[in-house]
Amino acid sequence: MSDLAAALDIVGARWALLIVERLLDGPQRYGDLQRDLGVPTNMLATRLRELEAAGVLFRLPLRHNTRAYALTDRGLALREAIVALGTWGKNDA
Amino acid sequence: MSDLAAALDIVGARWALLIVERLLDGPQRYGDLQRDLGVPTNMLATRLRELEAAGVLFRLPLRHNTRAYALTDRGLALREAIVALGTWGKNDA
DNA sequence: CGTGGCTACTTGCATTTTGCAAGCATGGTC
DNA sequence: GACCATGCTTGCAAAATGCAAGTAGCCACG
Repeated sequence: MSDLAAALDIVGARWALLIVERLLDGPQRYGDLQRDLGVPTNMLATRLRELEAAGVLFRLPLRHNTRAYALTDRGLALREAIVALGTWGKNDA
Repeated sequence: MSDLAAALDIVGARWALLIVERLLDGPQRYGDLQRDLGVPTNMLATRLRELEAAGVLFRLPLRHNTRAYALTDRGLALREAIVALGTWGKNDA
């Protein structure tokens, strides 16, 4: 399995990279991600579980029954790839 | 729609980036892609059609009833993003 | 203490995407 | 003109995704 295939195995699923991109701006709560991205709630829950299991992000407990999701170092390391893809997507001429 | 979402709309589908990565090494024929990637034949045909429509690659007629698939400039511009993702995927420690 | 509201999910089911296997078309070879 | 390689298409099963509704924990307020 190539390196690219290994990467896509983790962040290649739908919504995964968009979630990580959103978290590059700092920790976000579940509802924030849902509203900002327009992702279905069951998909969001699934992806957050998978990305946590893959060591890309972790749950950060806040007060009450709320928590935030934040990137690990491994998650932050995706910034370069995300920026590169975003730059490519910008030039759709 | 963010730039990243626009990019993923084109190359976010399963197998798409792997196909492009393979073509970074130069034009490839259908059967080569199929064997190298292990992608189901109907998916390969679908993706090649989509990527051609998106201006990422084009069909290059060879002799007989064979053709090759090659990247356009827009397709080649994905190299940076693919390398970045591959580098990330390599460090799965 | 109990009702109501907010947040973070889970669950059930329809729709879409993906995958497997088999078949078809075209062109060349002998 | 029988045979083979290449490049697909087609039919159907399995899996992923999406929508809508429901559940669970916590706290504020009366």
